Amino acid sequence: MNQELVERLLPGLTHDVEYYEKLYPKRNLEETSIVTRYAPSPTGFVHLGNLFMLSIARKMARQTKGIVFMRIEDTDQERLVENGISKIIEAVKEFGFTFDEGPISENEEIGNYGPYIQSKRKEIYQTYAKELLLKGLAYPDFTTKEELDMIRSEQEKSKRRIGYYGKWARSRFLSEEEIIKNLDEGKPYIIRLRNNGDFNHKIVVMDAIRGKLELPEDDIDQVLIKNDGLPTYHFAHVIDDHLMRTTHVIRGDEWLSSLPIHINLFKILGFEIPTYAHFSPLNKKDGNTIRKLSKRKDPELAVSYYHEMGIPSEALMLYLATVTNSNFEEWYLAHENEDIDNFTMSFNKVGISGTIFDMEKLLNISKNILSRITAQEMYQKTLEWAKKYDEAFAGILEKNCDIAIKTFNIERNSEKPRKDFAMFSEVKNNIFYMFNELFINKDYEWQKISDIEEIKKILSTYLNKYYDEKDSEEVWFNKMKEMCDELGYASNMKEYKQNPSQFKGNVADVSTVIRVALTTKSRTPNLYDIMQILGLETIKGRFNLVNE
RNA sequence: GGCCCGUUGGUGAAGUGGUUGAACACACAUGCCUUUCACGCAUGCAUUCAUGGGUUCAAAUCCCGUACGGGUCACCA
Repeated sequence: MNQELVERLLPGLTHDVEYYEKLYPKRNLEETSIVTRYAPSPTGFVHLGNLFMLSIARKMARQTKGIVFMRIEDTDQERLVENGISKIIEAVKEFGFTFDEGPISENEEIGNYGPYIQSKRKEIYQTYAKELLLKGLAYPDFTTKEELDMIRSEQEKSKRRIGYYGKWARSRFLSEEEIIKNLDEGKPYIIRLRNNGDFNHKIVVMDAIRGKLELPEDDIDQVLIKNDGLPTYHFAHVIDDHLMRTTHVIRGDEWLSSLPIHINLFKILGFEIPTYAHFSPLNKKDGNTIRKLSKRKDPELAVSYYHEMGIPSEALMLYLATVTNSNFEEWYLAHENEDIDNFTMSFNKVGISGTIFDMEKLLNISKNILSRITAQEMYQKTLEWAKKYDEAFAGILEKNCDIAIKTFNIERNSEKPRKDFAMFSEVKNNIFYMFNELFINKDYEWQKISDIEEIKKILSTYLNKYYDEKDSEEVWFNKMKEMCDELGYASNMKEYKQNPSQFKGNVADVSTVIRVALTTKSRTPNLYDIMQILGLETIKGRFNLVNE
């Protein structure tokens, strides 16, 4: 196509292809270094899949002394969300992710291969499109949406493969005169690839995760530049990842079927093809069916969900790592104190069948993590969470800092720490009884001894005759047994088991009465510790409440 | 419908033709320990790798068909 007409189609371009090739030279890195990217749309929404992809991207880059950058894919003007970029940066930072290159705020960026926002790269894409037009490898298309629909329905009727290709690609055959005429009439147009591919011809691609892939060659005249002058994803991906010198494209497997398009474009443009790594999506079991996690149906898809629930980000990262690399979990169990960065991840250990998201397992990982931190840290983190999501509780925690830390410390520093908490959002319900402000629930979980008169008798006997705040745990324990003997309960479990009918119950039943009276719950951490923290006055008060 | 990808217990999975009697972890069940719970310990939990055929002395592992699940066929990414 002649120069003049091309410039009419894509006006105002000041540089040529050579210019950009020189502007973005090959990166000066080791041969084996991986350059990869995180390429979200600026919707502000970060979902688990994104995080999943990002965690492996960063891991692979770090492991090979490479680069991981962020590129904003905003070629769809309809998807823009206000402050979408900062929202993404913030969300991702919560998990400790920062980038070597890319946007660092709504208007600033770092790195020498930018701009990293696609809408700001319009000229670059158009310059390459111009090159293709000049070579006759692209052409303008004036077909309207209605006409495209007609082509499609014709194809459906005659059971042909659907798409704009071969003889169906009518605008391919437009003469220069016809193009000029359309332009004069002011008809809107797009730029399409003049594709000489053959659908019946197979191409072979080595995917880093899936291995050998055999796919039909692309023969569709793909849209390169849309009516608004911006490129399609396909064109932008190829140009960007070439100019940004990406070595590895890590993405979800929903892209697998458009891989031939991308391979084709790389070849036509004469670019080196990067290594692709296609991940399976995170699924969910919904009744009997398995489906991809969905934004609308599954709140756990949004990473903000984990913040709200107070699931520590380390837990999520660990969970994702176990799901990502099949041999990670084993490694982690053997190297609990080591930095995760010491684990060597590899693409070929990544599973290819879709993973079912397992909340149960995530919570277990979380429990382990939270059981190993100090009471002080537990307090800080709970407070931090509460300040954001439960201000009233935050106030109580701050006011009762001492009680809270002591409570978190019960059976924590032992070799076998308690695993009571999986998320910060359940702390309040688990230990509310430690705070008088929260002790309004009188829904007592009485167990074997449920007769209220008997309960009252036990409580008053205990308080008047046996309980002394100053007792050591051992003495305290012995006194409990003494009381059992007095009231007709077995103080010795073995004796009780041999002859249960001789007693009204056993020491466990009696201590449960005290436990429930103090906490309303039958399951709590060590009772002695709880009583020490509550103090005599509170204990008296709680016993009185039972009497009312 | 075309094209592509996948299928090992309730879940994540190990496994790349022969020490696999199918690891390990989570979940579940039972027992022990224990004044509750939690922790811990012990034991159990796929006679079989979606299914049918084939290759082989030998197959979860290789080949073909079938079923089921997923993805994709836009001027969305």
